[in-house]
Amino acid sequence: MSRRAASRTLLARTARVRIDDVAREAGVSISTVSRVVNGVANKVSEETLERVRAVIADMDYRPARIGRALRTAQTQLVALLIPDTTNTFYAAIANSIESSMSGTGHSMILCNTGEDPAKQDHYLDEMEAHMVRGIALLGAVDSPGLRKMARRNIPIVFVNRKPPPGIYGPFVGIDNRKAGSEVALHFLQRGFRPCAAIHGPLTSSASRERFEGYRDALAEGGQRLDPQFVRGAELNMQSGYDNAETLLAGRKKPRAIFCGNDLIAYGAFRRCRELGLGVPEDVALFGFDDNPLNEWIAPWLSTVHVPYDSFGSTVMTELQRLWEGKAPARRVEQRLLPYQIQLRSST
Amino acid sequence: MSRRAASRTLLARTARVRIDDVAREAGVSISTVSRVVNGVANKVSEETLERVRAVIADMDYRPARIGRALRTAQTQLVALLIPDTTNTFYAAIANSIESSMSGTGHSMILCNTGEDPAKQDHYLDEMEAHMVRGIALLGAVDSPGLRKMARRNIPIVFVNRKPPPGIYGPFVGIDNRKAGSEVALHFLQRGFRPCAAIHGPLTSSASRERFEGYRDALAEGGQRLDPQFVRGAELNMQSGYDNAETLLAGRKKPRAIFCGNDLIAYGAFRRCRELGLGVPEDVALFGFDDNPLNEWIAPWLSTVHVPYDSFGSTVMTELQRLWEGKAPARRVEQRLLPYQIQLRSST
DNA sequence: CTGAAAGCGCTTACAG
DNA sequence: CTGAAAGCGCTTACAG
Repeated sequence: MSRRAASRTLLARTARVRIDDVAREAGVSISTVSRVVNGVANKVSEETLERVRAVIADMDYRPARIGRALRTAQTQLVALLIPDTTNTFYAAIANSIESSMSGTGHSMILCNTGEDPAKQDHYLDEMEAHMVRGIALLGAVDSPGLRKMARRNIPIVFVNRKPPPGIYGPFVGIDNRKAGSEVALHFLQRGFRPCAAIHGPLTSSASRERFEGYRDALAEGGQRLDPQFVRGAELNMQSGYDNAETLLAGRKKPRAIFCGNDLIAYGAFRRCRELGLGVPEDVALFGFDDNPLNEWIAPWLSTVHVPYDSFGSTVMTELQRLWEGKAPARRVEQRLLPYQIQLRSST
Repeated sequence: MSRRAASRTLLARTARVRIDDVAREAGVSISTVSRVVNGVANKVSEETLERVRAVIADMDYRPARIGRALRTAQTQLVALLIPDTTNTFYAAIANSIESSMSGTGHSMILCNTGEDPAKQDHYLDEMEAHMVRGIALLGAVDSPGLRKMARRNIPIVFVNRKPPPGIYGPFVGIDNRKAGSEVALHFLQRGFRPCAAIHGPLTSSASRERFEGYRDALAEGGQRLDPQFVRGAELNMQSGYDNAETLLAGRKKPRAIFCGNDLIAYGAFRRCRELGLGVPEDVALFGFDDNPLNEWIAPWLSTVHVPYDSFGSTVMTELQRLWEGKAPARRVEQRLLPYQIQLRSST
């Protein structure tokens, strides 16, 4: 037993076991240990293989990824930038990505951008410094750092929201425009009039396309949106509440409201209740995303179900493609996942 | 201009700028560049300092953390293990920790344990391989790997749930026992009888202490809990629903139900509604955590407000203490944060 | 089949 | 004030 190994037995808290500890203990070179660890086993004799494996198990050796990373210029880290962890819909996407990732030996660094370009840039810088192998950018906002990043070698997959104009990379999400139009068709079919919209920030492709699809389909169905019935909100409940308040303050009230996401719909719902307006008798509400909590906490909300659970595997597939150099350089390749119109009692 | 620098101008996608690129460009050694980067500036002349800084800015150099980490045996990574990201309460804690952390130059690796000891162990192993500087363990479960980890050098802070018996480390959370007893006092004061409980897994210190505090205070107030009115649930809505179903199936129904967390209360609430039972007229419900969504989505739920927003700074303080070697080795040092009893219409 | 050696991107005593 | 050199924990051509 080496001195190091001996001291491990004595000390309460032990130093990290390194590759040369294993090598010494097994009586081989570190090259051989490395080969065993990395499964280049056909280059190692059966006998040696077993002995080294035994020592590895015995000493509970776990190769420091950092050493390998430095040598191979390749970490096993993937960053997920997310606008708001407390939005359960985003959290569910994060969940899905994390579980797809852990299966491939990667670990996820989580960064909260809060929809703030400066924070997004800060984290993009940080992630570059950490030499992450790839970035999943959920809810990208336009920023100088993002444009700079596009010129570097770090693969980025855009999730739920397309890259800003002039930036290229695979996109994983749904056909928001089409989904928006289906909400309009539903309203038309029900004969709701006049219709209104509380949409999300139009700088977000998801919010913009949802709204445009809705607006255009409504117009095609013979109902042009009254500008006073169109409001832009942030993607949270407070903003939904505030904008519903304005929308419902006048004498002429909308009969149905398209909401940019479920959180906005929750806020609008609350305001309706406060005003004594029945949903859907007086005002119909339609959400977007199908927040996983809906089933329990808003089982009344008609919404567009975005398949958050299947985002993870698609994001990983796209990252793999980028790593293998298979993705086209200057295109936004779209991986559109199927959504579902979820009709419940709010319409 | 060096060849490398020249080629950077030409290529669309550029290789990483390294310390020796900067050194060459600035006409100094890499030692000097390192000193400038690390602010050992009093050892560098004003003139050199400025020149190097200019080159760094110009080349947009960001030191690879991995190089520094290998040399100093110190990464800037902290792992957060979390039972369930889609529980908004946990997500809010993650949020708080992440934002406290990013201020100190650390990045957070997020791992989903799903309350599964095997997954927890898998991630503990991974995090050791990543040489994380510390671990925040939200909702620890007992596991062989956790016990092994306790013998190593990686600082662990236990969040919301205390370490299993025999494992030591700082704990950040609330006084769950006291909070549980306050729920009982409230029920007693309202004259609710008989009282019931749907508690979380008793292997979790938080769940256990909440329940025991409630049970004991109830007994002290002259009301011993009827065993048939005590049910153990998982910390989610489905389980809350299922257990409420059982609890409310018999002829003799509880007048008030203590729920191990808000999710359980949501599930119980739904079952009450389905049975046509009024809350609180027929059944009173009390939750735990005060999920950030409550204000919007369950404004009726009386609950214990756990100050999730202030977890982050306390967790970071404890990690700092561990890094500075100030924490006692074999004690569970408790950092108890103030909670608040949030009375709303469900009681 | 195996080992000695170079090198990944940094930091930091040491010498000047 | 500055630089040459060693070394952090690995991998991998190269030589034997």
